[in-house]
Amino acid sequence: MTRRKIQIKKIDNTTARQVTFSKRRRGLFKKAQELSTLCDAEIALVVFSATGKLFEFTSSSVQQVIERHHLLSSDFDKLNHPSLELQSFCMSQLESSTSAALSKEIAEKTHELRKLRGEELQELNMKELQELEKLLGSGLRRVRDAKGSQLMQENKRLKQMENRQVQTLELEQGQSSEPIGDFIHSDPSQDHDSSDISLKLGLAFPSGI
Amino acid sequence: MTRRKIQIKKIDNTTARQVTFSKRRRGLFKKAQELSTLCDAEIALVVFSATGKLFEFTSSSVQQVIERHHLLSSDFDKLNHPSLELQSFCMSQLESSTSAALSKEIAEKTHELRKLRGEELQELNMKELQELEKLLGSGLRRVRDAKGSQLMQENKRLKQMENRQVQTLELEQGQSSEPIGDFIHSDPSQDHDSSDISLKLGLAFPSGI
DNA sequence: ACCTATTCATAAGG
DNA sequence: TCCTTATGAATAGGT
Repeated sequence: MTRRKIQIKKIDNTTARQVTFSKRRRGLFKKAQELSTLCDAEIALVVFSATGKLFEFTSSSVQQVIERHHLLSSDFDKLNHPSLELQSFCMSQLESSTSAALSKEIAEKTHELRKLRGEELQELNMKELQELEKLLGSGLRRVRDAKGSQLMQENKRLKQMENRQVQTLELEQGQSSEPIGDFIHSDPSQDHDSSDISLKLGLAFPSGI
Repeated sequence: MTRRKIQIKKIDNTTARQVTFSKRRRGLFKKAQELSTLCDAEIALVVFSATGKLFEFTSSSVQQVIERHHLLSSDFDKLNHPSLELQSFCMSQLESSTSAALSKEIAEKTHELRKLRGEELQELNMKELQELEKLLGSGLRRVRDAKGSQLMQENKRLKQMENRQVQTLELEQGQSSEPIGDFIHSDPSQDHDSSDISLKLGLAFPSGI
């Protein structure tokens, strides 16, 4: 047996090529299926063999869109439209419906963003305002936590540097010093100092109530 | 390390799912490329991530595959086959070409929303976190202002009603009363009291520092 | 179609 | 994202 690595180039032997096509096609479709399931991805895969045979895979969500469209286009089948016209109709229908769906999603997300930025509040009732306030509050908390984490890291790094400097001084001067305490509350770097207490308090007290 | 077999079902952990998506997507595209080269197959592969990001691979030019498929699908029509294949192919073509720009916009807006919700903060530096904090803070202030306005209106309405009741009483009983003071700071409705001071203070002091 | 040595892909962890 | 490494999966070549 000679089972070894192969070069990725067209397989000359027809039989071997067909065998490899069968094996690898199955492998590819299995991988596509796994990816769509594991990661909740939408996948469409179309394969034509060298002999012109068609194989395809579409994840369920894509399949749903296709089936919906199939219902729409069935009327045109009944009317015996030439296939090319049907195809262009399919294309334009799909194009417009797909674009419409995507546009709708964009509009929704844009609206959501505007609400989060406080730009379309007049249309919300008190309950919705409460929800929005909660969402913004928790987002703000996460951002501040993230800032805290970054400051901690920076602090840790500076502390290590300071320790190294102290050690160097000790070596140079033959002196010893007390251990350096945790100086997390000092801020040796001035390039991100707008997270001071006054800003936080400023944000903490709303002007309206 | 535990490197073992996994179940093929949706990965719950978001980070793990994204990592797996990246790895397996690359693997899938590599396999598709290899199959097309080794076996002279024509392949179209379109993948949408859960966050709406688009990835695609086509072995030959998209147009070549389309033309080939048009030829085949006319055979399908002659045989009265439902052309699901055509539709799926239309779909993937459309999603990959026509709607790419829209999808990109959706991906961007989705990302922005995730940031505002505090779900993708690890990729931001301190300056960006500051910006985000400012944005969220001003959004929160606007929401609270809006709540205040609504309370004000409600208060005004209740005050008028109270005045009418007093007038009615005066008519009925022939008595007069002192003018009612502005009671904006009382809260006649108890169904929206979550913006009290303790919550504001809780939000004001980040846990990370 | 099956077999199995070998290569490849990838899960978990840094 | 990239790297590492142990493991499971895919598959080339042969029957």
